[in-house]
Amino acid sequence: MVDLKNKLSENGLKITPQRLIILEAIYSIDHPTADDIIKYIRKKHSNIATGTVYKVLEKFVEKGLIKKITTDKDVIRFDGIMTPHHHLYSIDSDVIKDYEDEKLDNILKEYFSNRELPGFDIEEITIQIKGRFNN
Amino acid sequence: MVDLKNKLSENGLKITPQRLIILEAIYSIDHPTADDIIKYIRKKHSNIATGTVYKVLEKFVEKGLIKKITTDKDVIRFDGIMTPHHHLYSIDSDVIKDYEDEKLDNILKEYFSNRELPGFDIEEITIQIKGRFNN
DNA sequence: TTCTTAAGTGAGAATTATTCTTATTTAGAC
DNA sequence: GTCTAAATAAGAATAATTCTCACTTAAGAA
Repeated sequence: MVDLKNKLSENGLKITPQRLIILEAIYSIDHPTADDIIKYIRKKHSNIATGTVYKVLEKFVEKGLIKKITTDKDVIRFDGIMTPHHHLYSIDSDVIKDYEDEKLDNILKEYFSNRELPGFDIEEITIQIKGRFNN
Repeated sequence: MVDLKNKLSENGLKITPQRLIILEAIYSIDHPTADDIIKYIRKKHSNIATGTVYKVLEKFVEKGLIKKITTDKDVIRFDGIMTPHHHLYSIDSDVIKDYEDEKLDNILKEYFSNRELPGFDIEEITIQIKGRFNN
């Protein structure tokens, strides 16, 4: 259990009930959309303004507490896991699964350390693996 | 200059002026949004209904003429280049640049040929490289 | 503790991107 | 040229996100 209050103050953010429950939602739901978070909170009997959720999420991204996940749908999803990892995307559905692979990360790191991209400073490399879940 | 009419009929699509000019727009604009395409067409004095553009783009994706590009904005972009390639994303702006790297593709191919992901059939692997353009 | 104030929030309107509906038009097979 | 399924236009509807502005609150200072 992460200390949510610490998480906020560490990053110079005021502690508010709204921020705490939004953080809680992010850690409870897998790659949530803003709307998933709003529903999570309302289910808990607390109300919250949609604008607040969007603004808080934006601030969290800015402060590095969470990341946006890119999808080819027109909804933005968020990810509370900040350790390096990649994503598996289902072609048939909206499911996104985390994919951690240290070995792969090392291969990429090695590859790009010997290969400058002219006119571009690399900050982060993530892999999108599209396919089908076949449980 | 690609033969746009052929491109359509090859894929079993009826040839219409709307589809031709949308294709032309895709090949003329770098990673356009639907709106970019609409503006391109209107600038050419032809009018077109927005719904038509969206529907045609969807059909093109379905038939494999173009791809959707994932961004962390809430707009969808399209890409007419179907040969395998990756993308450089600017952190500060909306600029997206193509990145082709056959050597990298081979490394990935090799790596994933020896590594089954349990419960997942890989269709396509793309890399997103985020950073800053420093021309 | 109380005061102060910048920062945060609520409520709902506004905007933007996308999808849907229905009537009309058209490409292409015959 | 006819016919029909497919495509398009126009604009309404929906969905996601942003904006505005008045009110509230967290947290540092007194």
